[in-house]
Amino acid sequence: MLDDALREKTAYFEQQELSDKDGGDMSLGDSYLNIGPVLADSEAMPPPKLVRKPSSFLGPTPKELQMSFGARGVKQPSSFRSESSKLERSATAPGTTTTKSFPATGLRQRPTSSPQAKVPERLKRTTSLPDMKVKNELPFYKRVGVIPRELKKSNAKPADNIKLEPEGRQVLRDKVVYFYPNNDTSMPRRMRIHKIIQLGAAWVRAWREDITHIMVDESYHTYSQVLRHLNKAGLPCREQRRIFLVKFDPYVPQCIQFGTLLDPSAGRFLVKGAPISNRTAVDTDHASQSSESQGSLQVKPSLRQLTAHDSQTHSTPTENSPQNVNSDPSHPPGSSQEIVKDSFIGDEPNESTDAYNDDLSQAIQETKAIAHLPLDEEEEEGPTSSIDHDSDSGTDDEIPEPPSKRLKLSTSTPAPPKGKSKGKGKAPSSTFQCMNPSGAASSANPNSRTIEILDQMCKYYDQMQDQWRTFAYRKAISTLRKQDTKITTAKEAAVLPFIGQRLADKIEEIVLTDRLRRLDSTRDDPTDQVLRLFLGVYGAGLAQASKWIQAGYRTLDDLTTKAKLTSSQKIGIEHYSDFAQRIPRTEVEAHGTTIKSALRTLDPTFSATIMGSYRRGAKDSGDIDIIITKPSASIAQLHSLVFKTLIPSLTSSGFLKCKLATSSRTDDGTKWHGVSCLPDSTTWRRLDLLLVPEEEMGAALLYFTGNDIFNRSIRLLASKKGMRLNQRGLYRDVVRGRNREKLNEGTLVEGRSERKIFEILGVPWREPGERIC
DNA sequence: GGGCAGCGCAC
DNA sequence: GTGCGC
DNA sequence: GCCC
Repeated sequence: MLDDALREKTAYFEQQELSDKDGGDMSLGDSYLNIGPVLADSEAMPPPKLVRKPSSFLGPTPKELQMSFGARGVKQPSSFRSESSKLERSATAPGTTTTKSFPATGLRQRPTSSPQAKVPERLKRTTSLPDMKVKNELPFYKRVGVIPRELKKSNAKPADNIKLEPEGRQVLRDKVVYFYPNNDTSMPRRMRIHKIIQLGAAWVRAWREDITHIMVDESYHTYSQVLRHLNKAGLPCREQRRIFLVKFDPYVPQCIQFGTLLDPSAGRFLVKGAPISNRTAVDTDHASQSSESQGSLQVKPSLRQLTAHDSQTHSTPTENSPQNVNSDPSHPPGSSQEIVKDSFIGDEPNESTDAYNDDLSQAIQETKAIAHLPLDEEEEEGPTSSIDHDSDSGTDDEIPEPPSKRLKLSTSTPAPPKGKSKGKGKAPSSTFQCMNPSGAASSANPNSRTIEILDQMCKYYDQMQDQWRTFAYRKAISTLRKQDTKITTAKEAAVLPFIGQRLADKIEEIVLTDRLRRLDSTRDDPTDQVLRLFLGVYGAGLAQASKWIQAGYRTLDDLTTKAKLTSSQKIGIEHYSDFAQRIPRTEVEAHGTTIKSALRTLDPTFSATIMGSYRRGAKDSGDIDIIITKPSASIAQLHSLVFKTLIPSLTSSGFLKCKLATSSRTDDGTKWHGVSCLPDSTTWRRLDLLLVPEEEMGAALLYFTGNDIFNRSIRLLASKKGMRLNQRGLYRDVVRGRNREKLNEGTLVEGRSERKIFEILGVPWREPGERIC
């Protein structure tokens, strides 16, 4: 930020005895999917074939829609559902009534882009019933093989009641599998053994001639190791029978994924050092000789994914920006402003800080308990936030903060976030080792793969605007990040906080198969894709998107030409791709500078502060939030200047493009939501201006700094203490009715100082960069 | 089965 | 009052 | 999704 602004603000804070820091927004929904491919797909989407009953769609409320989301899956006790879940899934999206017609009519089709995909696949599979045979005769794995121990403890008894997959999904039916190493002492391997049994195979302990597959469970095992172990010179390969040596992963996971027995001789399944098969290594299911008819479906491994697109943030060079009135455009994320304020804060006697340390820790516990905040002083692993690109809902990638700085030293945490951005790679840890002084010990999180996949689920639900599930996943992921051992079983997972049975099952599935079918299934679902496409339109939510689908619209063009749109939605569609892109930090800054410059010429005593993820040090943001304030100014004054002068001025200059929602009332209108665009750019950005009177600055800073998880938890804490916290202040003596509706406003306790709000709530101070939960 | 924060604007 | 975004 |  600019020196001037800085000075101004510093003075302001000092004058007002504010000890706050700037904050950021909590952009909840600023990360939408990458729409590139979606758009493409949508173009290719076939005309609506949904059989719909017009009368039936009475317009479920979002709540109902979400409930329907919830309904799916609840009834899926098995951790291994696939096709069926798919059906349910697609059913959820738009009006529930239409859903049934989907599978029944068989009208659902893939986009023409993948003609080879056979439609009937899932339909077919859904018809397969859980195998009843088991009851009548000894299951194959007991007849032929050895029964592994149960998954519970290390010395559990034999698992004589393994629930097999429905026959139709037993892709390893009648196979005889030998593992290398071939015991069930290690839990992961025991799970794999269970898995192949569920898939219809048997596990044998000793070598025998009818073995069909040898599976190694680690990719570092080599062909020669296995031969040595078997004491053989080569794998037997008679005319009719051949023993296949494969890596369990990815062989079995992929067989599951494609619902068929894949060719084990395909290169990707081969064990290191194994001779390349002379047969063509096609990855189809030709190898399947099994009696069942699964061979029919050969699904093409079309792993197209929505996420592929990758918004390449085309950043607009800062230099180009008009302003520059300000001096240091290049200040580090930490922002000098913060530093200054920190020093101000630092003046507080340490004792006071220490004094409330006990209370703080108390509060931490409490807050944690209530809100699952990773308030852990010790090792909240920083920001880990970036499991992979694209942050989750709204929380933009934050630049982490060394864990070393604990809240306790509320004194002054040096300017935090280093401008260093974490690579978008998958292994988040690598980037942040610096944060773990412990060095070597701090290797990658053992659960990183699990987290990665759960995070994808989380993003999916975010796109679906299923806020509660998104919330739950984020909490669970947070928990998982704290584990220093790998969670491999559902049982293990279920005891952890915020991980229930259903997530635990998913975790086990991930560990076992390295994927979540639930995720795979949804990716290719055309209805899901359209739904997500529409949900990406600014101003459209679940209800609207579902109505559009219900009306038969499938592309953005459909909406433009046929649908009745609100003004926001029109803009949202026109600039769909703009709004879907992340805004590079430098550009956020440029927008902020433009505002500040204009403001300064109008009245130098006004100040503008960029909030949101920017304030938390994020390398890019979903939108731009700016708080405008002025010492001793009333809302009316703020409103007058901003709405009558600033906005018209910036609009005529071409910087502001349009408004989406603005306060109407002249007296206490406090917000302007619209769109801005730098002069040399064509990418429109979401810009929010917030007018805040000084007496509410603390609460506003807190609120708009986020992140959202942090906000929710601290609000929850407030309400638990009989108080109420919103962006205007902290109130006490709030009386609520039986339905929690508040019966009175309560009494204002504090609004001016962010820090005091923390204190009153008994929450240890956290710098903006530390409010990443 | 309800809560998971609570608010203001557009329609 | 509902839908939506913050 | 989880928790109470």
